[in-house]
Amino acid sequence: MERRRADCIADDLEGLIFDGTFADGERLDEVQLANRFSVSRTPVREALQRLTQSGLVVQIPRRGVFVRQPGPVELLEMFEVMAELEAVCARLAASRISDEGFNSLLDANRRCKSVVEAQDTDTYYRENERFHAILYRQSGNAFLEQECLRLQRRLQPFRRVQLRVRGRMSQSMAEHEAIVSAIEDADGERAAEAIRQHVSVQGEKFHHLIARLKPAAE
Amino acid sequence: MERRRADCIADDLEGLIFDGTFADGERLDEVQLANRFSVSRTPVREALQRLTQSGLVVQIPRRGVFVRQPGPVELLEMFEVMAELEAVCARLAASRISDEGFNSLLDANRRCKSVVEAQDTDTYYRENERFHAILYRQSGNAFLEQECLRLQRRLQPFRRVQLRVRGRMSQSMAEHEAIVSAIEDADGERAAEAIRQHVSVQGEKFHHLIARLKPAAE
DNA sequence: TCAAGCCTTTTTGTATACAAGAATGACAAT
DNA sequence: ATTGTCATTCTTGTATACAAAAAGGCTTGA
Repeated sequence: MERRRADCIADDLEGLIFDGTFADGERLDEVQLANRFSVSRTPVREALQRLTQSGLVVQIPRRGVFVRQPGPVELLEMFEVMAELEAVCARLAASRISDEGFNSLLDANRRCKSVVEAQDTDTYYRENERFHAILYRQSGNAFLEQECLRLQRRLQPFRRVQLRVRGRMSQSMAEHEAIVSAIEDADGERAAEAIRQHVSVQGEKFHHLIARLKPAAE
Repeated sequence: MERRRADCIADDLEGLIFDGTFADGERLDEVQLANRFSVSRTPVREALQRLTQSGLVVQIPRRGVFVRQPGPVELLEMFEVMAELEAVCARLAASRISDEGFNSLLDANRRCKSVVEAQDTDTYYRENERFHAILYRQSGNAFLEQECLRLQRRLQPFRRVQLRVRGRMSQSMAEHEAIVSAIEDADGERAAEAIRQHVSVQGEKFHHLIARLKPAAE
């Protein structure tokens, strides 16, 4: 499956918004972007439409598109939905998971463990993502899996930041163990509650998230 | 907020796909559509991109866009996700709903009831939709509300068909009562289970849905 | 008869040109 | 000084033109 320019531009723009090159509320000028990427306005407009659909920018007809970073409230809401979606995955997976599926889950968890010891947050993030992706898959619902991946992708930059908190990685691992154990026992409710705790932003995590958010808000 | 041509075309195309004017797997020709709507290819392409994002069509680079009607499996998966999302709404609403919110829920339910007696499926569908929308709102999570509305919209044509089944409207009303009662008692788990039963496609509902689907599949 | 390669046609993707609405700034009136 | 209006400029939305890739059909060779 080949990629068109518009696709690449959409990805690049996504990155530029995530890393703060374009601040919240900023207008994305079509001709400027066209020059920056050395293309005409057409593929730029297509890329902007994509970002509109994924919620990174908001489009006001005949005004332009503006970067829309989620505020603290919206972010908490998104994390709450992510937690609940993953809880559903865990509950379904607890009864639907196959033996191979459970083995791959164990494997992914082992890889996380080995990374924790190396204190490598970036690699841990990737392996953690894999662990969760397997859970989505094992829900046995491909549509649910897609929705989870979509939201996971959207929350990616914020989750990354959270891992930087001291001791978070080992805590995260402990939570993984609880999830795996519940699924091994085919205890859907316990698995759901475990992953809900793992993903949701409460207590200390709440403060850390808001604190990290502040710089972007100013 | 004004609308551009591309927006109208997207809406029209959505309708044309829902009502079966464009069959599953059919290629949507850009120039044909441009002629049909008396516009150039540009707004047509924008509209098609929108439909791609909402999942009604699939776009294969340098090949074109093709209508993609969900098959039985995907449909069941979508209904399962809808049921779980609404269950989350109900559970959250049970503890977060305000007095005014609960009153509006009661009001929406009363309106449904009066329509059932008139045996008007179309109006019932609209009022039922309102009832559910209030529940989404009362989850206290605006992001969750949006996600629910999005999926509700996507499943709309299939839900409509289900209501046509004899006796379904009164059964639906009984389920509403159970939901309202659980929320009144602030019993989140009971409310979640009640709405899960209400939305999910099982037993008789499963057969009816598949049966209605057949004609479109051939 | 079938397959491979080439050429034509069709269709998508991108660039450019044009139209229409919105923002900006100057000027006049109160 | 402030506000309202008009004109200019800029930006978005749409149309058209062009490029490149894919589809379809033809010929040619076995």
